[in-house]
Amino acid sequence: MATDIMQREIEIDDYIEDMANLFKILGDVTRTKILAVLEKGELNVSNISIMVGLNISAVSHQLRILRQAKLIKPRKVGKEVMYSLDDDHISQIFNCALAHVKE
Amino acid sequence: MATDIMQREIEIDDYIEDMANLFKILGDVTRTKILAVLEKGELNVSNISIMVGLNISAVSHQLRILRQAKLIKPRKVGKEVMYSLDDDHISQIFNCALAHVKE
DNA sequence: ATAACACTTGAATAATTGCTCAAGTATTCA
DNA sequence: TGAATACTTGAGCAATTATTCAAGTGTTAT
Repeated sequence: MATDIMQREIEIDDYIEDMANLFKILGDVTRTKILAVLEKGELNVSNISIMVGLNISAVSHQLRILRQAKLIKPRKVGKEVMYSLDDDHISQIFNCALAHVKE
Repeated sequence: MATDIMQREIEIDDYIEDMANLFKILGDVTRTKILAVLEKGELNVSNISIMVGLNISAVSHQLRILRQAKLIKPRKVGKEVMYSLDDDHISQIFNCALAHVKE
């Protein structure tokens, strides 16, 4: 229906800045790698570091950004910090993006 | 186990960089605004400029980036250049992102 | 031909950002 | 308590990037 389309346009206008901010966070290879890896399961920082091929400090900095964006959530287990996805939309967004880049 | 972790890395590595690049392009307010207005229909550069509130030069620079990413396509009509979306996935990605930022 | 219009392009600049290094906190274990 | 492990944080640096300005191209009208 036409009203649905109009409603959606208004919503996009309202949230355009938030959307751009989300994309900006996703628009870094390190962060995208981290999310892709966490999509498959919870991981501690050391293992994330191994997976993305960067030292723990660099990874920790990026984890903070992802945490603040509410895309991942930490869980303390002893000395370790286990990270996992905090948002179900990430998988969907990844699928859409994948469909585009794969063509 | 460590071997499982390594196996995952190989899987995601194929498209992760392209995906991050796409997100990087979407991760700018000016470019996101341009795409949002083009989603509603074809527009020339002057009107895009008015819609996003930036001078024509700045907009033209961003249009080039979107063009190179194959997200928009130009159509010459006399002196004007009409731009429109060149990718159906954009709307889908916008919807996914919208769902996230609305919460 | 010349002027006006609609862009595009290149250079310069200011701001942002991702990484490294060094130092810090927190938890476990000897 | 002290050492070791796991991670966080802040400062600094190099690289990237968005915008502006000035000059350029191409098209239309006079």
